[in-house]
Amino acid sequence: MRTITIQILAKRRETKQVSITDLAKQLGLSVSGVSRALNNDSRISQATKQRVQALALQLNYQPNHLAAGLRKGKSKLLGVIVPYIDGRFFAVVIKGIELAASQAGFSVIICQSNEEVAHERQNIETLLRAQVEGILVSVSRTTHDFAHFEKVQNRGIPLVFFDRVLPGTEVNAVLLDDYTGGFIATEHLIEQGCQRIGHFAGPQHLGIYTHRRQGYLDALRKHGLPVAEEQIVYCDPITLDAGREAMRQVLQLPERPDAIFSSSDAAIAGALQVLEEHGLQVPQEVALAGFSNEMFTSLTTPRLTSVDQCCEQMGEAAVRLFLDLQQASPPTATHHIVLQPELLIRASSLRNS
Amino acid sequence: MRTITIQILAKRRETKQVSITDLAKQLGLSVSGVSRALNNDSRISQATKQRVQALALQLNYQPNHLAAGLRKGKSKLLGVIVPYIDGRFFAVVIKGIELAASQAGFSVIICQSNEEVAHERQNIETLLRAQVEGILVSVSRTTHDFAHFEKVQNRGIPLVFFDRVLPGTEVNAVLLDDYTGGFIATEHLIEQGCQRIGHFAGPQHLGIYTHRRQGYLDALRKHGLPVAEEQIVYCDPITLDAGREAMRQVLQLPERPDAIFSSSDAAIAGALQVLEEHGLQVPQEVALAGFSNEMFTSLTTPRLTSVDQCCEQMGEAAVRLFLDLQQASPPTATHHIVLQPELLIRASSLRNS
DNA sequence: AATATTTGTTCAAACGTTTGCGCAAAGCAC
DNA sequence: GTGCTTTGCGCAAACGTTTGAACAAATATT
Repeated sequence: MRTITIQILAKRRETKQVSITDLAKQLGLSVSGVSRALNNDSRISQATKQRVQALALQLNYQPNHLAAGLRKGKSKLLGVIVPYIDGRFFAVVIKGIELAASQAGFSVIICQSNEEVAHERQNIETLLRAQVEGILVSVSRTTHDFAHFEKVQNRGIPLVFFDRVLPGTEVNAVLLDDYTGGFIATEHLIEQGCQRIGHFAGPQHLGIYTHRRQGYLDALRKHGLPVAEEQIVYCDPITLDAGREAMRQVLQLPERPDAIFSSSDAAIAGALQVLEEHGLQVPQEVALAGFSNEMFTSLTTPRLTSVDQCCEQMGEAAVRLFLDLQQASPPTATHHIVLQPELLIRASSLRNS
Repeated sequence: MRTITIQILAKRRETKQVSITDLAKQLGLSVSGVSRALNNDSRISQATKQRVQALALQLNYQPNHLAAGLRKGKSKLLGVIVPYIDGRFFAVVIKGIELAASQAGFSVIICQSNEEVAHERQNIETLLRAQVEGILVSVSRTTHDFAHFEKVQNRGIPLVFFDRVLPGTEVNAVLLDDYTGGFIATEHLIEQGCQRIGHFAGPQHLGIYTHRRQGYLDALRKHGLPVAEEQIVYCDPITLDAGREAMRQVLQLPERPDAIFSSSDAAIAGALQVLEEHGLQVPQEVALAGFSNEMFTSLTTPRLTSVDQCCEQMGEAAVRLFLDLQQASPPTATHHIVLQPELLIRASSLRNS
């Protein structure tokens, strides 16, 4: 009899998970005792704690987070929704998120909205079902209403937006100071002696793009330069080709610009290609500055000046904000964290050196 | 009395989750009935199914995956471990994984090993605790033993490697045919008239780099070109600077190469910079081909020829393999899926056009 | 010596589902 | 009206963990 039981146990151990009850049986303890021993409860003697932990190690026991989560109402899961995951920015933000989250004992579940609000809604459902304890989200481009996020808030689940927010909503967010980014990039171009600075703007329903544009405008005004609306191209600056097209457009103006500040790096890279094809010197004839400090900005010739977005810090900050919100469980006022961007000056804008 | 109760319920509904029992109470049904109704069980009448679903919608009921997972022993979670998440390759693979997984009803948990085996071990523990139903992993560079993966296999949890495998291990894997990638890239350079083709190789304990090198060697042999060991630089080709250093090294050889095939794009981009600084024409004097089709390969001047790795397909394939393994629960033979790479020919290697 | 306190442990309920089994009621054939 | 199947649903156990309360034994307090 006895040997048979052991054989069965031995076979089980191979595939089935060893549970807290198994430990309890083998030690002649109660399950609760084992649980407390593993959780280092003060009421358990050192002796039994060690006995328990020794056996746990030996049998390669792994606590079942599902069960614990169910009981405690804490899944130790953190949901993240991004428009897409390829592309340096979001990838690095996620890197920061994963780092900070795992240090706090959280696992992160990644969802992509593919810039579609319908997907985004689905993502929310998925994450709620998975019982995440918080959601970090950068809204898709096609998101114009807030309805699906209200579900999250009504559940009392901390919701933190990062990088992209819906304008006119009172939410917790960690943002880049896009205004300052646009401002310092433009001011730098001005200081390099540029007089007619064009701008590739993004879709204006997204705050990040309006702010960058505003920074651009204010930098012009501050230095007494005229604002010429025809020098501003509204494109979707996420692709290289949009930048090529935009550049061709401004080159046809009677007064061609002597510098471009673009809301994205991809577009400015496209612009660089077009300028090269037209035999125009960068930065002597046209200086360029982009936004995001994408990896490739260091690989073009000349290398591209760009505004760095502190992506990894943004991820960390978002997690910290989430943790704070979770602590202050009665929902306090909404928090905003604003990160200051840094201008990385490279050859594409350096005229006097 | 009665009103007070309702107030409490009303307040609860705001924050607390509505459960299957709440539905049961309000409908005068049993929990099991509600459960079956929601799962579209054949034994429940259409009428009650509709009643249940209507109320579920109205109260915004969300099933608790933790509870269901605990009961069914299925978490609907899929674990992924990558060395790092920034950088195009892994980001795009993850994109593919998330896409395929979510279609199969799985959520994916991302972990980074940061190329450190210690982290990797931790990641495994985390994922096992989270009760993932499978693990997709690309091993870190510092992983030389298989011990921590055996735990996973002993539990009967499907384990799928992608892109990087430990050599000499019998595992399920989806790989790129790196050999062919190296071969076609080198052959292409030969066809362009190059005679002394150098190679930037990677750490040779990683299969991907030995295979690429072998493809390179065999292409040379096939076309009767001598193999000169001094033209092969063993560096860690993940950084731009490594490529710069390697290029400087081969430029000092008595016979400088007239082409370079690099195991990575970053290194070949570094090489391009150095060649430019030395005033050497690309591709006329030195032709270049890299590996990975990183985004920036289309942004350099000249644009870089590169071997595309079908990253997104790799992610999808890994998920499919996982699903197959889960189906065929008694562990069958190990499966290998080999994806064929494609050579994207760009200006950096095109001599006759 | 009786009572109070501490220490170490067990009991049992709970978390929200799923699921095998049982049990009525209704329909059908006899 | 008796037996048989079908239809529709409820009971209760189970998944692995946590946790408030109870409890016994040992120690300290009076």
